[in-house]
Amino acid sequence: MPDLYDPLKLDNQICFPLYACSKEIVNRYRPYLDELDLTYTQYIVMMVLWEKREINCRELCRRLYLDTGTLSPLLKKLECKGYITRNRSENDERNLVVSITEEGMALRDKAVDVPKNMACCVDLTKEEAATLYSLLYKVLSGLTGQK
Amino acid sequence: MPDLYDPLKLDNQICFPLYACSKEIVNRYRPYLDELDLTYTQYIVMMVLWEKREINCRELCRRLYLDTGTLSPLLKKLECKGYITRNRSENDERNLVVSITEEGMALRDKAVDVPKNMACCVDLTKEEAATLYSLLYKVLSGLTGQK
DNA sequence: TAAAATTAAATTGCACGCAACAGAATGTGA
DNA sequence: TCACATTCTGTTGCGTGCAATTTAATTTTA
Repeated sequence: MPDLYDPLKLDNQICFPLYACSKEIVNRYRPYLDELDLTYTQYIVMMVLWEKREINCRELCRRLYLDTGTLSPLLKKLECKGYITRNRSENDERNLVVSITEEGMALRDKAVDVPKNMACCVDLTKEEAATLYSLLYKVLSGLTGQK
Repeated sequence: MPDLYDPLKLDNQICFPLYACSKEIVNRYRPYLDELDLTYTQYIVMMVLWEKREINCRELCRRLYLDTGTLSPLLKKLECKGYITRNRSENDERNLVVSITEEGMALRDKAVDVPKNMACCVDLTKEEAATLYSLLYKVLSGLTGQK
């Protein structure tokens, strides 16, 4: 018998498995990323840079759905590790241009096995994974669009 | 043309939309939860207690996929707010029994609209939501099962 | 063109989230 | 029963994650 409070049950809210799943997946990355001396957030920054070589801070925030309060100190750490450089744009000194270094590009070859290792942790069929993927992006676009 | 590094693209890793989606959803909760003077994590703890009235710390950790390092200080805050009590089990003094107070139960009536308000943010059909839900739980059970 | 508004990044403060460790209570086996 | 292992909670340290504020550069406008 359903009652007034049913919607408040943990298992009736989509947020809960989403939140839990996200954390658990990140935990599964940890051992692989430890070998690269990267945290998960540092890893997704590096993934952007492996593709684009260069990006400014504002675009990076948008791409990763992160705040400058998160990225500012993190980018400094990646610079300390020698994987990126941070420079002000010549056109507009407000902009911070983040570029990948040779050392950062070299890391890509060590990282290339990470997705394969992770895929083993997630036991979905190709079709299920594709469905999950498209549903997540649908939610995401709905959330960020109507802001 | 696919290349060796394709799996390393942000858009080819399920973790990324999962992580982003989770954060964005929590952000959407914030204004509603602010009215209840709860954070998101405090809210999911209260949801468990609204259902069960009483639970010990270890089980709460398991239920919410959280660590004692997270829950320990958080439970103290909820106790300060008067929503829960913390007591040692009489049978086994190692166990911490968390119980909801009258004030905590009263909060449930104020919280009952939160899920409705949140549902508006996620523009999925009932079927899509059900699919997303079952896929997330499938991943989750796979992740925590083979630990 | 000088003042006001806007934009971008950095900083601060607070709340997780987890690994690693500490410490107390309980269970176990010789 | 006494040493030893196990279980459970709590603490510390580090890394996010975001709101709010600050600072600097640029653009707009009066």
